[in-house]
Amino acid sequence: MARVLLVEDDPTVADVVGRYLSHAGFEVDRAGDGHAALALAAECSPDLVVLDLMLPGLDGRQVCRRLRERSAVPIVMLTALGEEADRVAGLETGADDYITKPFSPRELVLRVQSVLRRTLAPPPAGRGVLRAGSLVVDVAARVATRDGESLALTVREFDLLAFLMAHPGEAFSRVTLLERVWGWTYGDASTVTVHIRRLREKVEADPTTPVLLLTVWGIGYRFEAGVSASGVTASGVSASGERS
Amino acid sequence: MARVLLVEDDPTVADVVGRYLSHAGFEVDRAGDGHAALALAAECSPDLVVLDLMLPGLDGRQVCRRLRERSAVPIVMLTALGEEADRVAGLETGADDYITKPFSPRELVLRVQSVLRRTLAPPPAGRGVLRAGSLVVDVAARVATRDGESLALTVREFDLLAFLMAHPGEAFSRVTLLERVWGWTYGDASTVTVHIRRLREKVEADPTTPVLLLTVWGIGYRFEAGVSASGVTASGVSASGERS
DNA sequence: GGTGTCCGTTCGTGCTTCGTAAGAAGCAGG
DNA sequence: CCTGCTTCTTACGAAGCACGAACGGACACC
Repeated sequence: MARVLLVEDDPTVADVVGRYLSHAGFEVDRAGDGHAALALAAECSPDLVVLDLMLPGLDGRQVCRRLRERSAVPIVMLTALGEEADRVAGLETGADDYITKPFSPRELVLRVQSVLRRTLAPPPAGRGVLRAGSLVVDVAARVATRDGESLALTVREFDLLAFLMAHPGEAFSRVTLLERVWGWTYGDASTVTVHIRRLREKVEADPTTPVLLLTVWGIGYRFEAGVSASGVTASGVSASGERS
Repeated sequence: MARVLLVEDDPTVADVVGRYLSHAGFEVDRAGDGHAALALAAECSPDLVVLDLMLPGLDGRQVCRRLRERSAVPIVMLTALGEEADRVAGLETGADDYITKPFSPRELVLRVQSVLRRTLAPPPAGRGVLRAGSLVVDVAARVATRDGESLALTVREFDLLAFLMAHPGEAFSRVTLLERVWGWTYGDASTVTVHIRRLREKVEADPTTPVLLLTVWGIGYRFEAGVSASGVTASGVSASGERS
């Protein structure tokens, strides 16, 4: 599983936290001061760093900055006080989250997992808002609306739609979709066909003559890139402003 | 690099975020309220706007709408709470992404970069698009158009055309085409002949006197690399040898 | 335990596409 | 002009493909 570098000078705290993290399934490396932390980070390239702000020698903030100079590894900072000033300072130097002492080890583990989920999971694809005409898909919130009304899409339907909209105009074979949306490398491709059908039923104005989810004969499916992909094209907006 | 307009009334937040964005290589303009934002946007035409939803004077939502009326500039919205109402409102007014407070500045930078990547480099860019005169073939989308109108090509026809257009001017024997397009090492070469004919029917202006898919006698076929960019019509084509 | 939703599969239907065959037309050389 | 070869054209049967409808299992919620 993931590898965590724990930077903490107090042996007692380090011990407790280290045990908790190990128990949660992380591989834990430990460093007692800033220099050791930088050296270890360079050596084992951890997936996340838990960093005490108060350190002997190199200050935690400096360590944070130095780490940032050469990698984007997520950092969770341990601060002594819960003051806004400290928090801003911590975030400014590049921390992804912080937790104030005294803290429960359990909470720290939760934060670590949360940060990892945030930084590891999202990158591949899908964040932000996808649009096509009056169809709006919020990938993060998992909400799809058309003309302001929310659509009741199931999990698979949503993923399929989001994926296709994230690659507008590109044609994908059923097998490819099965692989990229379902995460399968085997399985029956007709599954995709059926889901496309169900999706059209909900998304298309006239499901029998689709204009968004198009069939590419002999290949698979493609999301309409055509008009008004991103941004608002002339036709729809006007209304309110109307000064002429 | 890209120019970002940051609209935020809280000076502390604006300061931190602004510094992060600068550090990430963006040129940052700042506005403290809605009116200033609109004025600045008109003046420096930013590549992206980071917009706080909660603003003194002109509300962020109104700013968003006003921006949208005159440009398609990407907008990342900062919302106070993860409230459903706020989100939906933001989405409906045309934001491209949103992020809820409290947020880590790093995450904001990532979002900004992600949105820019999405909106600045839209699909038909680096993707394989083949052109010859008014004939455009988008390999990824598997769409072929002539004079803007899409051509209904079948799988084989498309593959054949794409292959020939990818090697303009080069002549291929039927057997070679059978091998490279069909993936066959055996089989009847007349298959190719028929498909060329069908393709001409759809692609050539006058199928009886082809100008794109040319026959090379005794060899096979070749795609015309030639000129004829704009309206250079046939009239005098007369090929090379004008000897009677 | 019952109910409803979601999901993956299967089957039948109608249409599209493909490859081949066979005759007509075109080109080159003697 | 004739001959042999190549290319064009047309037509047709078979296979492939997309679609729609319906079924049974899995799961979560009540």
